[in-house]
Order: sequence, then structure tokens, then C-alpha cells
Amino acid sequence: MTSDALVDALVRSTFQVAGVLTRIGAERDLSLTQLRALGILRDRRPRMTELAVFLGLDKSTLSGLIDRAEHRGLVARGRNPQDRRVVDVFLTPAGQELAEQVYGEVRRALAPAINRLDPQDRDRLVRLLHAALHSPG
Amino acid sequence: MTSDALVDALVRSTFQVAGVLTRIGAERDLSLTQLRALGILRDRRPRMTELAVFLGLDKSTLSGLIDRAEHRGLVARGRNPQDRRVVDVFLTPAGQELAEQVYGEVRRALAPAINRLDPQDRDRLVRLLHAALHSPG
DNA sequence: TATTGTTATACTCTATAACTATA
DNA sequence: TATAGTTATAGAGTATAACAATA
Repeated sequence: MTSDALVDALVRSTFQVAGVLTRIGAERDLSLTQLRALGILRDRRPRMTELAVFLGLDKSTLSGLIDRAEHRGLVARGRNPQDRRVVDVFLTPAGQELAEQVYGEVRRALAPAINRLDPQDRDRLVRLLHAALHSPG
Repeated sequence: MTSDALVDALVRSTFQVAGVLTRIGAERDLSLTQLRALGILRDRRPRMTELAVFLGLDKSTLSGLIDRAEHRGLVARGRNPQDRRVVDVFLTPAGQELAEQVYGEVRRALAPAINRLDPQDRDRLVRLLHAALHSPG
């Protein structure tokens, strides 16, 4: 069945890319979750709860995650003056620099895979992934 | 640049599918790593070191992982008579049943995404993922 | 001596429950 | 009362180093 072949391909690709991301993160003592958080924070300044939902984590898990990143000087917490219960999270300059380094390395690590496709196939792959996975539902 | 768009699409797809797998695993108290190990053991009976390499884990990490799965009755260890240092790992009948259940659920969970593509696009996506990621190098 | 696997240790990741502060 | 976040706790996941058994 075609759909089973596609499921297999998606699952295998997921583990393969996750392995690349895990390895690159580990070289800088970042877990896959921290790597992802850094990526999200590159262009957002969410509150704790928003970031937890985005990452699929409990808010208490995120407290610890952000604690550790804060102790390393990668992120900072900011109080929200409108609602003093809320804590905003954002990258420090050091965190921004690390995030750019790491995602640059991800691009380099995936380059060999990408270069196996000609430009037209790259566009096709982007469009197919988007159509399948990044649509509502 | 096209290749950056493809990197973004691959990374986002990876986190999205990993999220589906994590959720399905969590419903049965399986981590993403255990879910993957169950998938591998469906059609293999590796030794500990082989499985550790396959999963990208240290052998000591795998000892603990297999301990916990063994206590739950999902896998078993077998001594290898040719080389008595070696420990083979394999699914118990309960582990086989759980693995089939879980991967059936994965197929169902990804069905909506897959059904957004017509059969020709599904084939294209399988071929493009394979060409990019499942080739040597 | 080298290899296979386990154990001891330490730290991170994770969720649940209880808590504090604010609304 | 309800919401935002932290803390306490417990267990799983992970790697490094030291170890035992076998080759």
C-alpha cells in the first residue's frame, strides 16, 4: 500500500533528522528540546505557558529547562508589567549567537542530503511536506 | 535560498512527526527511544551493541532501557552460544503485540496528513525523501 | 589484551501535585 | 476563584568511568 510506504519514509526521515539535530545539540550540551527552544526563541518572545504549549511540555518541565538555560546565560526571564503573573522568555546575545551557530551547523549537516536533489526536486519536496504536514488538521 | 527553505521544512516536519510519535508512545508509557527500539525489534534480533549503535546510544544507556522493557515483559535477553559474552535482544509475544498496536496507531495518526496528497504525490514524496535522506553518505 | 555487557554515579528531562503570587 | 509560574518529588533517559566475564 502506498500510504504505508509513506508512513515508513516519514518515520525513518524523522529519526534520521532528529539524530542529526541531537548530535549537533550534544556537541554544545543542548538537548533536542533545548535546541528546538532556541530555534523558537530566535524570532519570538513568548510567555512561559506559550512556550510550554509550543514544545508540548508541562509548564513545570519548562521551568527547569529555562532555569538551566538561564544559568548558562543563554536566555533571560522578563516580567510582564501588564500582568505581573506572566514571565516572558527571550534569548540573550549569547543565546542568539549560539542559536545562529547551531542552526548554521544544521544547514551544513543537511547540505549533502539536499544536494542530492536538483533545485526542482527541492522545491517539490518543500511543497509536498508543507501540503501534507503543515496544513490545518 | 531554496536549500534553506528545505532545511526549515525538514526540521519542522521532524518535530511534528516526532511529536505524534511521542504522544502515541506516551499513551502506552513508551519513550520515543523505546518506541523506536520496538520498531527495530519487529524484524531483527540484534545484540546489545548493535542495537545501541543503531539507536545512537551508549551501551550502558541501552542496558537500562532494555532492563525496563524486560521488566515490563516486552523484550527478552538471550545468550549467544557461539560467543558467551554476547546478549541478543528480541521482542516477547506481548512486545510484538504492543509494537503492532503502536505502529498501527502511528499509521492512523498520520493518515490525515497522507490523505491530503493524491497517490501520485505520495509516491513522489516517498521517492524524494528516499533520494535525499536514505542514500549513502 | 581486547571485547561485550553491566553497574555506579551524576545530571538532564519529564510529569504530577502542592504551592505562591497575582488577577 | 482562576490563572501563571515555581518547587518538591519521583522516575526515565543519558553518558562516563569502573568493573566482570569471555574471547
